[in-house]
Amino acid sequence: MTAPIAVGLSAVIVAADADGPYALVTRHGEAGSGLPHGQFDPEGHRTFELGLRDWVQAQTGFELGYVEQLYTFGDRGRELPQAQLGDAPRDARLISVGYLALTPERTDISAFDAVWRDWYSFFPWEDHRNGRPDLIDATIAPALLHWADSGGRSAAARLDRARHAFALDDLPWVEERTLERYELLFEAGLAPEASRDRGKAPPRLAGPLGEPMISDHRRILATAIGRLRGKIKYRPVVFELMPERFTLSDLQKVVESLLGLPLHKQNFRRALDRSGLVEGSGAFATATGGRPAELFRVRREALRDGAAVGVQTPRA
Amino acid sequence: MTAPIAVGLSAVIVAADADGPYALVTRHGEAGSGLPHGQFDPEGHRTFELGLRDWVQAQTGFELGYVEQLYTFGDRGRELPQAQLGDAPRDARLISVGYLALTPERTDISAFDAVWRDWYSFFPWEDHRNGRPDLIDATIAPALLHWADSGGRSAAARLDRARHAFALDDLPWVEERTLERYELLFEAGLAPEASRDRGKAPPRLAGPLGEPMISDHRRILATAIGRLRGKIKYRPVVFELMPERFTLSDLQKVVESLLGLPLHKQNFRRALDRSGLVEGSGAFATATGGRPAELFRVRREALRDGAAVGVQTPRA
DNA sequence: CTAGGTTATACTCAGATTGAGCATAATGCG
DNA sequence: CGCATTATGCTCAATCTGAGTATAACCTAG
Repeated sequence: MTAPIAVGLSAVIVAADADGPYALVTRHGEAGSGLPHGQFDPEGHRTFELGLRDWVQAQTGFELGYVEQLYTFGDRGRELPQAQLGDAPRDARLISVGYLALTPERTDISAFDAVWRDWYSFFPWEDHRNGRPDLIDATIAPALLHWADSGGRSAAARLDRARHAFALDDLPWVEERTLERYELLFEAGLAPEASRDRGKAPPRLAGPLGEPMISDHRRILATAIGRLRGKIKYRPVVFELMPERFTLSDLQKVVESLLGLPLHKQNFRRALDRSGLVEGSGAFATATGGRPAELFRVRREALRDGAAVGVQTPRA
Repeated sequence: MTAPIAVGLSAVIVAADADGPYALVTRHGEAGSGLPHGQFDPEGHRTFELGLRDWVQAQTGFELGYVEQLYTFGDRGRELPQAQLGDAPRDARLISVGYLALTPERTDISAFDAVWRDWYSFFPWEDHRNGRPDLIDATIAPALLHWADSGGRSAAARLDRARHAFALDDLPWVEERTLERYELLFEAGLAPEASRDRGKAPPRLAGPLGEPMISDHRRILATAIGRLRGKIKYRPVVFELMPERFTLSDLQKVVESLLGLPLHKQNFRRALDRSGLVEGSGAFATATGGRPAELFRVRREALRDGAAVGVQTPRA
């Protein structure tokens, strides 16, 4: 028989509002933040998803709604340090199944050892709502170019990857490529996790490139962000993040938070109108500043019908 | 320590040409067909993908090119019968990681115990290239309606799922919902696998609903088809299935094979033109019937650039 | 060596959708 | 009341789509 295998389940639990997108993260002392995670118990759990719901409930008091599987990671050398994983045997190979969960409210989880964190703390280069972050051209690009240069035979390929991933030389910024960008930084040794996992010295940069996480959790989070950014365009998943009633501005803010991009307001609402995904409720929000906004609600019927639909995202 | 876990890797290896879409399947005596699969060896393989490539090579002589992870299945009760899985302990819980692989030619694999099979043999209701298959309205719909009827409290929900999945009552046919449809048939006990896995009598129908496969392999295949059908629209993956040079008709036929839908010829080529994904080569195909067609090739540069691009699929 | 079948490719045209603005409507605040 | 502020309405050109019609280039039969 081969070496034992342990299966870990990790969840990226997402909430979003006008202020930003949040992920539920746990604290692990000075090891840093992590995602809620636990071991899959083959005896206790009939399916992964049931297992996941069970211990997220136990660990964070959280009742999961929308859940989808993200990816299964099995690379040797990027696993959780053994000490972290309960009763798995020392020599076990750990594979982890990542899940994405969406929830409409940042439920209070103060009784548990988890907090809601703006996900851009972990990926500051991903937030373009107020324009392209300086970080990219000031810090990331030079470091990547240096890495490419030292690539010998693969220098050209490295350069090309960097240019496309980070939209250098006026290439277009493709927001879904979150994972690609993180992996590139990892490979280039610019993510603290890389040096940690490989036992090298941390990179010497002006500042750290986003807060690191334990194990490969930042990679799972990057996968989640990329997946979600892609998915809202062709499936009506944003609404899993919205409360019962919301203004169109609220919705736009949430979408902008997820994409990390500013959108064109009038066109956004026109597209939404046409999609038939929402309907006005007649009630109005007590204004925060100007004219009161109508409160909308999702047309649940519309979600089931028809071809794949999502919200359009007309860039500003 | 909990029960041991074994990880199986299964591959849906796809090829397609003007005649249809093919998957590489292995024979398992009277148990039926299956997908190439093997056990993940945590000691020998650094990553799943490397493991997969390794034993696909050994089992079918096949060198995989494009590979992507599909989904990880871990439901108890739908696994491979233990006998099938080499040296995993008897009491092990089996989880299987499904992969999709694309290849431009139906390489000869006659030396091995695997054959290329039209994937619609396993999902006859999915092929709408020559109109909606009679099977749906003649056999599937009545059976599903009967199942819905006997659903007690959930009758309405069942009916609704059936209507949307199989485009009853003039609802639109959404080709990507391959998995949803298969799961529905499974749940309704109309797939032979369901009765087998649950130890019930096979369903009484005019004919079998597609050829069954061992274990949960037909589910994995359905996942692959659905994924591929969605993906060709927003990523240029079809070209992984094309030879170096091809006519636009060839390309259209391949896309139609994958989608199981007829497309509008003139608009298909216009969209392709605009996409910039292909370029003419000046050479012409020796005609099969009428006017010779120009041979095109992929513009590799175009694949890397820009936002997500795929081929448009204007329905005929 | 021409008529007709067959497939490829070009072109048209109305209707719908998009990108980008300008204009107007309700609020609250000084 | 005048102004800042946010919401919502409307316009307009450019482009894209859906659905054809028209023409071109080959083959085969007679």
